Amino acid sequence: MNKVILVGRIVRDPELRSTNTGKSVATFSLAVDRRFKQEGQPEADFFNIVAWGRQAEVICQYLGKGRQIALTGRLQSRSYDAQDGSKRYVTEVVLEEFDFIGSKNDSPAPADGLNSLDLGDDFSLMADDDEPPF
Amino acid sequence: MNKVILVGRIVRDPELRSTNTGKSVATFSLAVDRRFKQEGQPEADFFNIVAWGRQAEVICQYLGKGRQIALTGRLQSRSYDAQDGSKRYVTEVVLEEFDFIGSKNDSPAPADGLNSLDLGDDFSLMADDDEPPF
Amino acid sequence: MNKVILVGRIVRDPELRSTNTGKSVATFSLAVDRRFKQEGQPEADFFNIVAWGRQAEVICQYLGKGRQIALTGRLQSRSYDAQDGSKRYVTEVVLEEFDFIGSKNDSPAPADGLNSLDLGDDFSLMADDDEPPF
Amino acid sequence: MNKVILVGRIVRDPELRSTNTGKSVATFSLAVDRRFKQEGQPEADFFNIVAWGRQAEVICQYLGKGRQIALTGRLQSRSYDAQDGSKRYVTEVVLEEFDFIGSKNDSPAPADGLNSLDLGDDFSLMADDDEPPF
DNA sequence: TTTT
DNA sequence: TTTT
Repeated sequence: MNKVILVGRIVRDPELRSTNTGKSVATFSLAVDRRFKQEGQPEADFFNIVAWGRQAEVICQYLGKGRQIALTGRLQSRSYDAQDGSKRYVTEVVLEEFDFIGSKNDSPAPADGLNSLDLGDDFSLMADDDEPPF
Repeated sequence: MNKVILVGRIVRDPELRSTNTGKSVATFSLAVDRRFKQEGQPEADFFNIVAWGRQAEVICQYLGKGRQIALTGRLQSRSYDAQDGSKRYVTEVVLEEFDFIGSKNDSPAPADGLNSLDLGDDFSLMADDDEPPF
Repeated sequence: MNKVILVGRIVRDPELRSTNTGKSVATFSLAVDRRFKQEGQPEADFFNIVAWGRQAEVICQYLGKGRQIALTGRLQSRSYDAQDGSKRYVTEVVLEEFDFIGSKNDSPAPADGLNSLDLGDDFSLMADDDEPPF
Repeated sequence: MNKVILVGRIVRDPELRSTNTGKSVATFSLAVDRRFKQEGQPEADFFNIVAWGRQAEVICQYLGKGRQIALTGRLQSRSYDAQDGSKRYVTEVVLEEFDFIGSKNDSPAPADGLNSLDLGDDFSLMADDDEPPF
């Protein structure tokens, strides 16, 4: 069991790339307000979100900077080799579902009243995330 | 909204430390099996879990290596300065609740049939996690 | 492990009552949009939410009809005796935490920029919900 | 956003039926231990779980009474007409994913080391749940 | 820098 | 290496 649920705002426009086997990957950063603001502590947490396949493409089409969304996903740990040769560890969220939140018109809305997108998980694509998306 | 739910096994005995203001912090690593094992991909994800206050102490008392638990928490991003002067970013799970899972006798069981522990969140302690727990 | 996460709109102003031992209980109904609208199917699910203690009071003060919120809680099953003598079963959500969602000004906002309320769970109050809140 | 996460035990062997359009539906009841046992209160909550399509079939094949599982799903409200002509409301969990929990050998294990099953959501089937599964 |  |  591995489930993450977040409500937050997209920090910058998502970026679309593709792996060397031709799969789409979208990455973006999500700012999630902390429930208890504390002196000298950040007001939000920032998480890296990764989406794959057709969902990646839809995200880049519909989700822009500042957009508020609710999402579910799974937490993923990954390591990569830093430029200095050391191993680096990263924890990110692999997107499963997302919903638009807030006033529908405070952001470019998707076509036809769509307010929820889930393009299926297409797990076959996931073997080849051979490069660190962040 | 920021919620994480994980079911996994504790990788090594949790470590108990305390901040310079005297608060207890426990840290441990949790191995969470992936739902879809894939060739050439790790079988599990590994996450760093942080617990505070009295909950930290209870965890170190009752939870050991190999123990299977279900937990809820919140995802937290944190930065710290690496030895080489660069900024490093870490994403970890701050523990909220946990339950013992699996056969009650496959591990040192807590006293009196306890199978769920939630010592309250004691959010006042959280301001001073000035050192990276990992 | 028992966790529910919902984002939806409050259907009617919450109602405040108190148990015969003097504990506050707030109940309200939450409309949650379905992700996949289907011909001839309802567009939303409607759930009964119960809040206890001080949280109940805060909710009745700050949350009104139409307000969009994100909440976490636990699912609870309960039985009661119907007027015809038969046993009736009810499944409801016991509120744990909630956040205000959407434009802060589309609804009477709480004092001082508050955007998240969690008054503690006060589990001691829970023994005496001897009457069906719904 | 509508997500439920439960860890519990299956109360009776799941039942397989099919709708009048030929879709498979499995229903079962899940007992979820309460975190805080209280005098005079039930020790567990009992929830009705519904699974559709191929997932329904797999469940009836692999999951029996007493099996401990972790699941995610969505909460659903539904109404039906009781025999006495009155409208009855039901809240149940529509299964999305599940994992086997606990010792792998305390129950008939699925073939080939499978420890997680997710047959896809097959949302097209969902329009015709025209009869109350419970 | 890994548990079963 | 941040959104409102």
